[in-house]
Amino acid sequence: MRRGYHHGNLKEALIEAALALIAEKGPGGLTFADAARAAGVSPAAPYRHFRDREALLADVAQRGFQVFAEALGKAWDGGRPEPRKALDRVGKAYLQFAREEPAYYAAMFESGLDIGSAPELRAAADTAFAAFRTAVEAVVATLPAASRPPVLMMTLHIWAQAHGIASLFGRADGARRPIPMSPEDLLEASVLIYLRGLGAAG
Amino acid sequence: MRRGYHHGNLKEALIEAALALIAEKGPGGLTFADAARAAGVSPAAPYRHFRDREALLADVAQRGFQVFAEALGKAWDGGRPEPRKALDRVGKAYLQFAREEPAYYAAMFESGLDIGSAPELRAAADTAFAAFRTAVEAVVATLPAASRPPVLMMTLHIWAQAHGIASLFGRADGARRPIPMSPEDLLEASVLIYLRGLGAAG
DNA sequence: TGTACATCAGTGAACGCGCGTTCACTGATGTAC
DNA sequence: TGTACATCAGTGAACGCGCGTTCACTGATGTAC
Repeated sequence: MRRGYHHGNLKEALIEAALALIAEKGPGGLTFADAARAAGVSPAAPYRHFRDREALLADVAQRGFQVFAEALGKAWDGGRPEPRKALDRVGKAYLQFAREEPAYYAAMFESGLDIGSAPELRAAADTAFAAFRTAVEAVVATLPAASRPPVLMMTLHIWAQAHGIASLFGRADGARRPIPMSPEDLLEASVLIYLRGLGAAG
Repeated sequence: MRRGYHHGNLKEALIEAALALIAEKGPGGLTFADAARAAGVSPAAPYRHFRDREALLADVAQRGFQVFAEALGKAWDGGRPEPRKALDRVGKAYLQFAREEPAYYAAMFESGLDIGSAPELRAAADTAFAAFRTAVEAVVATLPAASRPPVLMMTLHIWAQAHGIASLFGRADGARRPIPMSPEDLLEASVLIYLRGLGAAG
């Protein structure tokens, strides 16, 4: 990787290092010095790429939202074969992301980062939200016209449900509350009941 | 407060100080030295009462669960005048607690604390959960016999929904996502739809 | 009621450590001609 | 194609700081008699 005096790709390497450190010790455990050390570089080097620790964290979070949005979009797959089945996949993708990318997830949702501090960060978060909203919108269209809820409200409901389940029961660390079912099943059942409450058949 | 050489009530004072510090800087920002300073005491003094920073944090969390359980129980008020109305109050109490006691809430759910590390901590958490479960149980009993869900599942659903809404939209800090409705209304609508999905009238 | 003594709860000084940050510097890279 | 030079990206040493932790200590409190 390292090619001589210049690292060549230090910014990337620092983000990678930050991810590993967050996964290990939480967002609070991320230090500039640690990231530099993990990247095999002097403690002053990161300043060439990030203003401070928070800027590094924001970059990680932004990248997380991008990966997240992509995962949700891929799971949605244009709503095939039918919106409700695809929405289930989106829910599973949400939980999977929280479980398999705990560092991204923590940077995005649990780092205390002000989402509005950087425009690119906000844009990335908005894109992820939009992916979710697209899915919900298509599902709403399958509901009886009389009982269609506002798309925004339903999006927030399902997002909050997925986030709540992921936070409380879907993490790998000690903060997880043990329950006698999988987070995936829990979320799927919840969405099923919710949709029935909106007049969905089945 | 302070009476002479001995503080008189240092343990309490340290917990109070910890709450203020967590509210200000998050659970990660809590330091032993800071708490001692805020309590007006030498940096070595806390060691008489807590093994380390984590023990202090666990104490705060435990106390938080007690206050939380009490707030939920009070909101429930035996299910008067009818379970579903009382459940709405419980939901509101949940969100109110998260908003008005962010330090407790953070210590309980966002500090990375292993809930199973101390038996008293787990017991306190279980008591809070039981308060929630009691409410859900009574509401389930009002549902048509044919469509009664498992009480545990429904408890987890509503808890996760409340937690998700509180985490994403109900906090006072910069991490909050702005939405064009109150968290309370969002939660109430969600529970309403969910119950309708379970065959509830109305 | 008074006194001796054990125990308790806090002091304050000290230490090693790692972090954030700065600085003048230097090796590598790219570009103008 | 070669050379001079500007720019860039990293070095390494240094600093001040606050934290966690230990230690012998001491003032206050409680209790036995």
